[in-house]
Amino acid sequence: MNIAKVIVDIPVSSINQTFDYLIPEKFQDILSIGMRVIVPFGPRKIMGFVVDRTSESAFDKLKEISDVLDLTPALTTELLDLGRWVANETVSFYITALQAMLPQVLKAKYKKELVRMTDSELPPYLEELFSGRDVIAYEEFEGSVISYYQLQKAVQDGDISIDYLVKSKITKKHVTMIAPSRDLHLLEEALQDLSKNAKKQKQLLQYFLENSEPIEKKLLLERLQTTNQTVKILIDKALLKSYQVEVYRNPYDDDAFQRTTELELTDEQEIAIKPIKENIANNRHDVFLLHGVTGSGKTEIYLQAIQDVITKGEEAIVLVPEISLTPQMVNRFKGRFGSKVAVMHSALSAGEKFDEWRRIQRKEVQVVVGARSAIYAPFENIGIIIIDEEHETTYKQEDQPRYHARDVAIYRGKTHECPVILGSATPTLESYARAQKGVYKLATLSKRTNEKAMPEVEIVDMRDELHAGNRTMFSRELKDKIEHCIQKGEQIVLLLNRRGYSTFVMCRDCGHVKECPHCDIALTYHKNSNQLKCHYCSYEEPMPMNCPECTSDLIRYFGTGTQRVEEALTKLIPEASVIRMDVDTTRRKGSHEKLLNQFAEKQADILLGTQMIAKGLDFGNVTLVGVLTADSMLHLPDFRSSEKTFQLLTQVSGRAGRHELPGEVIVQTYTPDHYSIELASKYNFNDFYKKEMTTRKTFQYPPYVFLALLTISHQNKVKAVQTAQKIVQLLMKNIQNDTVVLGPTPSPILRVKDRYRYQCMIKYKNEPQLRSYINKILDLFAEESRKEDLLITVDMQPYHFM
DNA sequence: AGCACGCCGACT
DNA sequence: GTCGGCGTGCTC
Repeated sequence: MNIAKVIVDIPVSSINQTFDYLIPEKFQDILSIGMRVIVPFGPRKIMGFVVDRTSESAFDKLKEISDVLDLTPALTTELLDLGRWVANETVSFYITALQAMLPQVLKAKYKKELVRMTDSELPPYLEELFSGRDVIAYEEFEGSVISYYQLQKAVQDGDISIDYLVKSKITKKHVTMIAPSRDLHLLEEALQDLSKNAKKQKQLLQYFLENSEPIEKKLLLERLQTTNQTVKILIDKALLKSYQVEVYRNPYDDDAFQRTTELELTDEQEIAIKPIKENIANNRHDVFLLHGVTGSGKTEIYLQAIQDVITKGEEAIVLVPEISLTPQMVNRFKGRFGSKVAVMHSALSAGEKFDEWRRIQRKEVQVVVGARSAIYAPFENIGIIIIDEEHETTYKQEDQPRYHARDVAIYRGKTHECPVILGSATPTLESYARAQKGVYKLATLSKRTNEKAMPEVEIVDMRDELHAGNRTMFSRELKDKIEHCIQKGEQIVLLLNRRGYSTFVMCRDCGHVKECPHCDIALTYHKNSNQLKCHYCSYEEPMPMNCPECTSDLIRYFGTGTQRVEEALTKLIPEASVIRMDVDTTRRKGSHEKLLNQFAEKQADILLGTQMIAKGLDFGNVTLVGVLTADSMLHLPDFRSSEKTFQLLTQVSGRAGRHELPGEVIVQTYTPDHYSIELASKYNFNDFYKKEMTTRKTFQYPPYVFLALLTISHQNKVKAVQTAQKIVQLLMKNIQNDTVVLGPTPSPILRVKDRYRYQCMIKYKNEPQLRSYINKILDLFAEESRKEDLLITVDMQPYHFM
């Protein structure tokens, strides 16, 4: 078994295979499957994953593995298999699927260096470049006047060599510890000998005589109100010693969470949890769809099921949409399970993520609560997987590998023979349909645990407002209610469903709209920087003073961004204090929590924000929720737009009147008769489901069919269309007769980053060979893709069609 | 991906 | 003769 099969860190179709390497004698005993290694690849060195060990290879001249990067495998064999499945399922490269499972810091960084190999005189230009050093960064050469040809010659002569390095990004955090370095009686002697002036030294020695345990230096200095200087004197006297220990960056202070105990379950909850507990007890795998209205106590079910799993000595994965949005969620898990919980989400620094990952890998925790990628937590005895807010689209990764965490969860649930729980107040039609068919087990929680009714929802027809001469974006109704609320000292949440709208810039004279020069999309105005930005590429330009077309100075920004709404709101109701939450005000780390805390401490009357405020917030003093434009995403080119509208309205309505005070919801819309708005206002999921299912059936959309989306992009529009056409024809030849291939159609935003995009949609019911057809097509166009910069991307079960 | 190799054409 | 610019093929 002296040969390793390695998957190499290059995401290209021609390299999407294993490469064989000899295992040098010194690594024979330590190298195991799942470890990261450095291997020579052509002239360079790159990182790879060992996926197998064998004793034979079809190749005769094998190179040796240069180095091993891990002491314990970064990936378990289960995760290696899972990666293969994900890669196949999503039509991605194996290496891409594997990389997605690991924290960023485990990815390799590559560096080139020039090394001087001779002591004899080099040509003067090279002497100048090295200027006395033996090794320099390759970039220094690139920035110099020396030609590549000149370098090449020096390399050929053996005077200089180019070194290819693989650098690890891992950084471990260390703290300095201070401890007594001698017997305590020696410290006591020293204490006697100290001069009277040495008060601080005395204090320090006394401290260690009372507490002989090592202590973190920072803490010691703080506690004794002294400085590094004093400590250093005692270290120099060899009475104390200092040393470094590695610590985990724990982003959460486990002691700060108030411990909770199990709550008594309602009858409904008891009925729901029973089959889940049976699953756990019998090592069975079922998928449960937990359909429970907001406040019906889904989380308590999760917690008690997890408790069973922990008691059994197994582990739990809990996915939540984007955890930084719900600190309350972290509180609940940390409150129940304390330091047994690791938290994984995007707001953590790379180092913090790595440390949390290692705590999981070393089995120092039994529960992980995290966003999408936490589904790859390196546990080995998973006893339950929970996906909260199952309908959230953030569970679908939007770059490769384009996996859906729900699918991965179910696959892992099968391998670990454990239950998977999908929880939501507004399940996706896909999941609910499966529950109806009995593929998933349905559990319904129809009552709130506090027996409170859901808040009353009132729909306001904005057309009537317009006819009555109200041209603001606040109906008279909403204005009155807001004022009333403020008078009573209660709080308000206002949701601006901004998607589809943004603050674009238009000339009032000639109607010219500023667009991105690289994309077919209007630029967005950002007030704080006074810049115009493109949301698709990173293009930016200052806000012009005059129209570039007609030079008129009547160029203004339009649209209903949160900034505009805030301005209008404070003009309309001057006494209102507003906290605005959107991408601009929450970009900085921790600013999200800060704003929410301010609102919780009643520093403002109104919380105004986009989608991000619809989820999981729980403020007792909020009695009014206003949705400013309920229909803004109803008209997007997306077959899920009704479903998304229904989900959003239901979620946001649940933010009002969560505790003692009763709540109210006002929904402003131009299409009050639309079923998703009407049925959301009545919390009628079942009718919405039925209605929406008929639409999906008529137009043949999921869950009646599966979808695959191929996007073809090229700088040349004609080239993109023609290739798309060819691909459609090729697909048509291979598919079964109830499969439909649509297109090519221009992507909703035709041009992005100077590339034209055409797409082709496949709707299929049963097409077991589809992935292999697609792969064949990709192979067929592989040459062209490389030579002519043609790009074909595949998205199985897409969520975004842009 | 990214590197070497080879062919070509420009410039000295 | 010297040098840079692509197109092409290959990586265990």
